[in-house]
Amino acid sequence: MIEQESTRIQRKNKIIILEAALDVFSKQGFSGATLDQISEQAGLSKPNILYYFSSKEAIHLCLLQRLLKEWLEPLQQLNPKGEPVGEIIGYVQRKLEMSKMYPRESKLFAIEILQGAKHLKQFIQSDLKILVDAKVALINNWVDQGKIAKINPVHLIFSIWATTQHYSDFETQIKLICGSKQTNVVSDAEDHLKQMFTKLLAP
Amino acid sequence: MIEQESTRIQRKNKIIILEAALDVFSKQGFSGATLDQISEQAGLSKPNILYYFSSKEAIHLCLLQRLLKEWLEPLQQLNPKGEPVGEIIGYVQRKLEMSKMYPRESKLFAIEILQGAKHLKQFIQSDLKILVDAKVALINNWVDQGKIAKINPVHLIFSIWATTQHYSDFETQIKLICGSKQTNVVSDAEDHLKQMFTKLLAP
DNA sequence: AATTTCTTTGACCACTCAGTCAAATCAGTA
DNA sequence: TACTGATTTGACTGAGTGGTCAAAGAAATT
Repeated sequence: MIEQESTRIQRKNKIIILEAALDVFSKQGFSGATLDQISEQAGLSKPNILYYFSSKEAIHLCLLQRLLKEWLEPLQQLNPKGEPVGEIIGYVQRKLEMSKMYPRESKLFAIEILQGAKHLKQFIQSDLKILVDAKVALINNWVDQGKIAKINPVHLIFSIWATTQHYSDFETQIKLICGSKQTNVVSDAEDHLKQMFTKLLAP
Repeated sequence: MIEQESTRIQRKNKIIILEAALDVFSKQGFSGATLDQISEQAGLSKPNILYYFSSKEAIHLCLLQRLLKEWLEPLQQLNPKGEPVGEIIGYVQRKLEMSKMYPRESKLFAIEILQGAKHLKQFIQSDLKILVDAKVALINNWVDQGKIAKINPVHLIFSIWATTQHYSDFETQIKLICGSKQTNVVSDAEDHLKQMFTKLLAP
């Protein structure tokens, strides 16, 4: 038999546990979540969960770890050879798409940063910072070449993060304020952000 | 002696406790915070804290309660008789100012919304929603009169909330990414946001 | 079918933490 | 100074929670 990291059952159950934990952690935060809640959500007994993960914190770390790759991707796709305004608008759309598709992941990340980024500090000041620095240089090039308006690239990126993630992180507030009258909050958001960043970047 | 709600000592200690609790809650969240941490931070014994507040939750609720008034104010000041673009830029500046001055309050609010707004649901769908609806109508008037560009007022407000609060809520991330090179993050942020919203609103 | 390895669980433990309480201490007043 | 009410605290309780463990049960392997 070929040696394999884990069995079929292990793979299946680890996924089930992580899925359940994501649900619970993104709603309750790390301290607010309990293993009992996760085990109920997962449909597995508590000791069984601790058979697959060594501790509550290990589950949390595993979730954050998985998040990191996906977190960098949309910005990485910013293409130096593309048309500048279109590239940045594309980035906005990808980020907004992620907010729609992965609101729980976004919340998990937000809670972690809000509470001091204990586990993500390392990632932010290495991987993320390097990526941001590179893209800031790229955007500055575009500015120097007069292809986009003179803007502050870092703060442009912050604004994109803020406005797009807002739709997942503050979902509760948005739903309460938009109420039932507006059904197409998401497409309106997309139009609004596209308009805002297009105007900002127009040379 | 004229009857008074509370004695000098009571007033003093309630303030001390709320101050300490704000510190702890904004860093750890509600579940992450302990009465022991709060009592240490306040320099008062745990039973003494429970002499002034009936429970941990009571402290938390009291903090949120205090927050609400201040939270509405910047938007309330949006003046129908003022110059439209200037009024909205003024609002952006007031919100940014609040992020600088009261980052702990902003974080407290953010954590509460992120985790489902259990205690703020009522406030959001009554007071806040009413205020937003009124200001949306005002901004729509400005649009109809051609005084500002055709934009979606609700999403404009969301963008203002998102971008300004980002500087307090995601402070940790911003500091790690900006590193030590840039000292004037705040004034750069102000310039950037002013530029962004001015361009967006120009008729 | 027998054996070995992987998986699951009930019962349990140690510890943390919100909240209680009776007794001590302090501040103000007569 | 003695009295009264407000304030403070050490010692405690009980519920909840992360984590352990030995033994039972299921899968895979021979």
